[in-house]
Amino acid sequence: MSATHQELTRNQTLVLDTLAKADGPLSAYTILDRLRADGFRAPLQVYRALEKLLGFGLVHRLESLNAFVACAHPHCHAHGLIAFAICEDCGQVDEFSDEVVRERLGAWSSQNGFKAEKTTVEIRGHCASCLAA
Amino acid sequence: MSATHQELTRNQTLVLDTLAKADGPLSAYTILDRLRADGFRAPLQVYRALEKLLGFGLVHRLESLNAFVACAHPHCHAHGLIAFAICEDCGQVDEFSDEVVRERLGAWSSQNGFKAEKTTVEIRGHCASCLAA
DNA sequence: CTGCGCAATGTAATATCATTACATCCGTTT
DNA sequence: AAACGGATGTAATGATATTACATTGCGCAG
Ligand SMILES: [Zn+2]
Ligand SMILES: [Zn+2]
Ligand SMILES: [Zn+2]
Ligand SMILES: [Zn+2]
Repeated sequence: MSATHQELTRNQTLVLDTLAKADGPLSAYTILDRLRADGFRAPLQVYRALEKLLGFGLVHRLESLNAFVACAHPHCHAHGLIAFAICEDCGQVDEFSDEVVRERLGAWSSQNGFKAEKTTVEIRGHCASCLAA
Repeated sequence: MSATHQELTRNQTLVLDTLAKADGPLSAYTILDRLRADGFRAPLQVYRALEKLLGFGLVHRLESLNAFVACAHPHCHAHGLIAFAICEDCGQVDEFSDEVVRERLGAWSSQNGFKAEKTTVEIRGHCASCLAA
């Protein structure tokens, strides 16, 4: 159950490449459509690949969008807490970490006897480029 | 467009009461089922009421659950940033605010020219009670 | 080599969550 | 009364995700 991953399977590679090439988050069904030419036929093929990729930390799920993005920093394994800034106009997603936020939420958990498994931080709004336009 | 609200309509009252009586988050369709006896027949009746209640700040949406909860502090209008700790075992939700987290995410937004509209902070894990058991 | 176990895959069906489109009702304004 | 707007009722559809079961391919024990 380490954070490292061995070789990806064909389906996992196809899904990851699709996300990496995309210029924003994709829904599972959009991924499916883009992989029809590669033989994908059913949602489960996408969801199974995503499940593994999420486990490897190569892909993130955006809960407020029901969509997925390739990790922007796939080399820094085990980033503790990840935050996303999502532009509602252009769809661009900025992935960042904030140690203070992580520490504060950790402190709340400790004080309340809560054992955190996964933390979601998503900011919806408008990016600098879109505000300029 | 103020945060205050006038009288709630019948449907809004029914939906809010259902959420307030529940011991955890409810999906829109669960709310619908619980209101069949009151004449609810279609999802839209629930979604329309939720839309207003969300606007009034009387209800929150949990993005990672696709579910809704009554606000735990309905009297303090305009709470800036709200975080949720969600127990995956018992479903209990703890709603809290952290000024430091709000300030740090605000700082990131300022530095990156991002205009935040809505921020989601959700911690999934196990509550103290469930850990004890 | 053969048969076994296991992970990945293929396929269909179904469950769950959310919105669009259009008709109707009802209180307020003119 | 007629016009208007907000709330509601109803049906249909779209979008997201999971369950169930069959099949394939590969490493390895016998
Ligand atoms: Zn990442
Ligand atoms: Zn943008
Ligand atoms: Zn609240
Ligand atoms: Zn619990």
